[in-house]
Amino acid sequence: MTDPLDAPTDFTFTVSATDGQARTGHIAMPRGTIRTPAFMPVGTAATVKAMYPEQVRDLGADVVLGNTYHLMLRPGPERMARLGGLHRFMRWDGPILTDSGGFQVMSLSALRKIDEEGVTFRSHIDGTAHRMSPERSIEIQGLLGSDIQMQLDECVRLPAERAEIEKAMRLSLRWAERCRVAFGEQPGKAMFGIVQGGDIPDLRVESARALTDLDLKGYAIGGLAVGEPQAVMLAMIETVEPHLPATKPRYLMGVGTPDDLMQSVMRGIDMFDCVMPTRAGRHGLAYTRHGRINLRNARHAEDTRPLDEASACPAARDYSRAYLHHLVRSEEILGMMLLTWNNLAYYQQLMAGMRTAIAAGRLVDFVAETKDGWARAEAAEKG
RNA sequence: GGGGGAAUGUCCCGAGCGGCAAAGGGGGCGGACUGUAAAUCCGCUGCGUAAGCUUCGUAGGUUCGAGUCCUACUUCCCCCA
Repeated sequence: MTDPLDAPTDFTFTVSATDGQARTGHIAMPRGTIRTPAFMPVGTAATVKAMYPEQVRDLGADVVLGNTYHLMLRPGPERMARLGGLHRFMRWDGPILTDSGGFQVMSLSALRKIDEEGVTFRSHIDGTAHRMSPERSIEIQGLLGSDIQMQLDECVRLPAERAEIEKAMRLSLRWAERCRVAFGEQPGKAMFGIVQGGDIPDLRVESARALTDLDLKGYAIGGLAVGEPQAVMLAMIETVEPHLPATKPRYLMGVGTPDDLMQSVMRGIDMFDCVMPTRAGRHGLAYTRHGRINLRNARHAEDTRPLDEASACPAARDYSRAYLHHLVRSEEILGMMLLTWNNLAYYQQLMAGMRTAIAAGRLVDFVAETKDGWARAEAAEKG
């Protein structure tokens, strides 16, 4: 993509246009350029499930996410390093962002213990115990060859008591400092901090300010979309946004639905990752210009229309809903592949649309038009 | 010709000591999925809003009470001739 001779040697974020709180621009780094706002497909176990790497790239994804916890267990970071790193391993030469394992601190709660030093996980694969400190997390991400590394944090599922949220937020802050030291100076790469604080505004502000003082290359907002209503999530973004430096990328972790993405971009978010398009696709749900379409439903059994006749994605344009319905019902692998492909295509199309709209100063209109498209299709379906 | 076994909820398979509207599956119908342990999870699936009503091949019988026990019949399967 980028001519090696012209490739930047460092990590730079450039905002080229703003529209309200929203911004568009790009992150330039040696492995490639990430156009923002960006959606990063999730490739937990060194694969964006049911997709070829080339497909992911062709859809317009500039960066994918890999997962420290999963790759640490299998194939293992040292082996990955011997094999030449994650990029080569999975045949993805663009930037890779790795999650630190922080999310698993929450999602594997039955299998872990947390203390000041770090986290003790029990492998979901074979039950063996694994220790991960902030330093080890950064070390593993380095062995994987990650371009954007995340600090180890503690993510709390909501609703939760203030005391628990506060404790996790403070611990995450201390871990952020340790991760920063462990990461050191790595031109061309970045380590992001993660704002915590649950649904409590003053804790969010405290977290954002303290992280800003660490002068990191990017800032994530974590611990959202973990059980709270969308309105609460959006309120937290609005709370945090003014306290994050405008010159650094802002990454909303683990979000979200197409509407979440639009609402969050309008509030100043530059990067997202989410399992939604891939997982929902594997489970028979398509995200389209015409809204959500559950291909398992009987009403598609003889519907010869494609998901979206105007899409550039073959999965959306060339296959009938009747066929997709059949594949999903038959649990055929191709059904998962096509729906994942469609969903990722739609997500990337949505991001591209927002980038263009921001540059043109008409993001609000774009969002309204998009939602109108969903509503019209829904009305037609009922009428 | 002789002997043995089986028929279950109106899609299928299938459990079912005399108290059963009847376990489980599959299938079907719908829902969920947000830094991916999970190609996973959750509802509903005789009629009725309900009291209740009608179900276990058919017809009788025993019993307070029968899907369960007895008799006959029908159909299917297996073994021996």
